[in-house]
Amino acid sequence: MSVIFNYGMPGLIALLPSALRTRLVALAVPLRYRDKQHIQSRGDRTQGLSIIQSGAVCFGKVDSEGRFMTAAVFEAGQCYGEFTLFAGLPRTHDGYAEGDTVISYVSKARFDQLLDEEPSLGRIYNSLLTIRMHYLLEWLDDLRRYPLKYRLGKTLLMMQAEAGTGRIDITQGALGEIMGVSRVAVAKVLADYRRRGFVRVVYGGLEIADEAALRDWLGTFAAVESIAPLVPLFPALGQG
Amino acid sequence: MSVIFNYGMPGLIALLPSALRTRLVALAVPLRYRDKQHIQSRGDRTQGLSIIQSGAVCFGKVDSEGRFMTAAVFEAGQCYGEFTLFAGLPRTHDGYAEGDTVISYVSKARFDQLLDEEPSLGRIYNSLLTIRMHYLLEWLDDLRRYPLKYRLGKTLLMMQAEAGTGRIDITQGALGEIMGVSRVAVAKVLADYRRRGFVRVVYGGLEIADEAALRDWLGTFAAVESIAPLVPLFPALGQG
DNA sequence: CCCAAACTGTAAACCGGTTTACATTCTTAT
DNA sequence: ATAAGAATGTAAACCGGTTTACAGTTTGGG
Repeated sequence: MSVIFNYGMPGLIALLPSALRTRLVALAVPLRYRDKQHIQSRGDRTQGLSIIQSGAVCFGKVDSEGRFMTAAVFEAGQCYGEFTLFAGLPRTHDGYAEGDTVISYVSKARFDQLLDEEPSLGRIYNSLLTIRMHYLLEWLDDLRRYPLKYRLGKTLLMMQAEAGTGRIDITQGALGEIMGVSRVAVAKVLADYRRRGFVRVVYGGLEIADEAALRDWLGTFAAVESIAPLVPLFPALGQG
Repeated sequence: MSVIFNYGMPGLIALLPSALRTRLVALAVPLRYRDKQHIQSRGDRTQGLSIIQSGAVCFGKVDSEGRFMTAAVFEAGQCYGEFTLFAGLPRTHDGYAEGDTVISYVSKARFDQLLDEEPSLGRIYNSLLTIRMHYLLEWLDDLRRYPLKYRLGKTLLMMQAEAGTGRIDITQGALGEIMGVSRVAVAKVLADYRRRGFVRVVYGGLEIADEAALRDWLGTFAAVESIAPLVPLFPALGQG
């Protein structure tokens, strides 16, 4: 049930015109993290913008029983830290690297200065935040309305579109974490998909065996409009 | 399960310095709607900013069975239409007036011009969108983690804080719609609260009988930090 | 004043997820 | 080659919600 901020959703990198991107990155310090390395804690007071150059960052919180619950995964091209930049909040989530990860970090002071010099940066941020809000609301709506056997199929189609290849390398446990459900629930749905001939499950991943059939079947739950990458939904954001 | 964009969350009106507020409202056309009157449809192409002066607007979508599902309720002081302003999207939700409602409507052309003349407006919008995102994520987190008997209590406390008085005038059906659950589920929780002495249920509403006890009991589920109005959470946004 | 409409209370059957448990299969390191 | 670890498959008991149903209560309009 965590939001994956990717799958065709444009990130800051994609939205910035290249000149501005160059200036912004020039202000940044590169930070390197190894897989699973801790990046930030809920409550931290560091203020600044982080841009993910490679790898991914997993955000979440520890619940009262001490278990980590994923809220969102941000992949390369996405940025985070707006809460500290625009609302003066402390970090609201714990974050760790998902795979070896490189981050460009821009301090709040430097970011604010660039924001003064380049009003277009503010505009772009308005767009970015709006897009995220839209994406979040769509995803939330799916969550309310549709059962796992719809949401998982939709997610798999998006993953495949993102990956390009037919093979999706992810364990059922990780899938469960992303969808916010247990491994068992994922396995049940995949068993059903397997019987229907939609997927082939292999050790440590799966393949979409019949994409068209899966897409059709998902269509019986809901219009599958938004399974396509999201970019075409944002006509205002042609190039970046 | 719909988001109520209020309960101490600052809206555009609260964030704008008064001079800018005056300028913005001067650009607006007032629109009046009666209770339950239709305001917009998903897919509409009108672009502009709407500021709720009084009343409230309920947003949602019709699902495949034709039932309306509420996604969010915006109250006086809040604005909407950012998706059309910043991302060029058509309206993503149906909207209708909840109570007699007056809206200040600013066309995209006029808004864009003001945005050019007043860079601070863009900054304020960055803050506003950030706050909303934060609020949404918090709320989503509650939704994942905690059962209705926690969420409903928290919502009632917020409603009471907002209303000021002890009496909360809302039917159980409407409560269910807000919480995104059935009326029966609400009634079950309220029956339990009644037995525990937290609330008194009356026709068409309820009263918090023992706020301290309710708050304590909710504290056994989770730290109740965010039940207080949200404004103090945003130190960067002192005055507006 | 009374009836219709709106609202509340509660029960029963159901459903989609959870947790726990355990057997099985696949991979990798030694 | 094999043992250990990781991942999958599946079943059972459980739980928090849903839907449906119906009876009882309150309110407001004619």
